[in-house]
Amino acid sequence: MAEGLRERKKQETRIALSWAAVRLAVERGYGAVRIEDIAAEAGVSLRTFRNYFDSKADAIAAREVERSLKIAEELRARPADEPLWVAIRAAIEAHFALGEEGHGGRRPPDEQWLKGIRLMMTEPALQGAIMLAYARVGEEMAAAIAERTGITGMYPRLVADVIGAARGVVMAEWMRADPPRSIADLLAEALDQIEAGLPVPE
Amino acid sequence: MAEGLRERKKQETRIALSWAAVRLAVERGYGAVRIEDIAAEAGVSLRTFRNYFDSKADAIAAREVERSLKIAEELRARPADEPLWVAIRAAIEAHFALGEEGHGGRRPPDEQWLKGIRLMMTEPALQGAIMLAYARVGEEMAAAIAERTGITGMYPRLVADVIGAARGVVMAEWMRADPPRSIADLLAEALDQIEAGLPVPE
DNA sequence: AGCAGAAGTTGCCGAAAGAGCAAAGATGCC
DNA sequence: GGCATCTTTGCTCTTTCGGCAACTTCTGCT
Repeated sequence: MAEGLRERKKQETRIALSWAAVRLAVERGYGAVRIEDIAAEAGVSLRTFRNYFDSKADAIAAREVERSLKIAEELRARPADEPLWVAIRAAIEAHFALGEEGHGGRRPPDEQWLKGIRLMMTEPALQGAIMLAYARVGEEMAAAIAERTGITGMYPRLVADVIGAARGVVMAEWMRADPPRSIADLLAEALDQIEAGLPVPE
Repeated sequence: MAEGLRERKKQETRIALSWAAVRLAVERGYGAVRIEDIAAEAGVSLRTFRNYFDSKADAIAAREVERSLKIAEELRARPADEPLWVAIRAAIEAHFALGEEGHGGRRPPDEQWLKGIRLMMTEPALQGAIMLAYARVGEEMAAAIAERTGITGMYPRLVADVIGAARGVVMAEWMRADPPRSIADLLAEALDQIEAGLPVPE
């Protein structure tokens, strides 16, 4: 508790704002939410919202980043003698495993909710912000990989971003797949292909 | 000439706007350019700018997309019996080969220019738009790969996005590398590693 | 040609976003 | 308790953003 109450409150406000942004956007639709509403929902002034986030999209994306940063954290927590790719798989799987539950404000696993999320995700402004956010996550991942392997140059970044690409493709497939498939499944498939060098399948 | 003059003019305006946006942003700095200035520079009204692009960032990103879409085009143009990865390498290399020259409004290969580009690229809003744009390129690439290989499912998308990741890492490295390295070099290295399944280098 | 309709451009307007500034309210430290 | 510091907030101004309707220009058809 380095900074005590002050820092704590800031984090709370930040999370409250981000969470409010997500909830309202899912419920009413992205475009129908004014940042004023979000601020009100979180119990702060409009101006304060702006002190925390540059835009509505930022606020929504922030949740996702913080969640995803856990992957890098998890990777760092893995035993140092574990082979890189084993550690990576474990870290990612751990991330998605807790997916349904936890991670801050518990989400209603509603059908309605998922529908709202999908609709929300079609918003270009939001997609952009999310990608930006993931880029930051990629940096963190690259750093973790560099630390673990002691390798410099493009390699860590390349691995991090390729994993990011896999994550993205898996999420997209998961949202689309009609006979639903488990994320773990899709993820394993994608990582297998990547580790095999993405040869053209028969 | 299916649509003739009208369509042609539209493309011209679009390019003029996009080009003006890039040039002004590089010269004056992203934040110091108003979309009004861009419209004026391209000889249309502010309102018309908005008919073409949703934002300043969009206009700038558009140039890059159109340029990058050529990769997918090039990939489609490759002989059908060429192995996928050979074709991919060729397509990407062709893209970067013409880099210095051509591609519409010729760019001054200035030192000044590069510096402006780099500064411009630090703008988050722009980065977001560019990533979004590249996502569209990824769709096109995935489609091309799917056509070529006849494969459905995640594979085409995965390959497309992994290549996209590689492109991104290479560009970043290229902009940063102090003893400058050729793009072709970096690219070959990255693709080699990917095709090898990204094993931890010795 | 000539004409009807589609498409593109533009100005105007109101709503909202985005950023600077200084006053007011908390919190941390002594 | 009391001062220094950081946050929050209200105010204001500029810019963005999107809808609407008038006006112009192109296309297709007769």
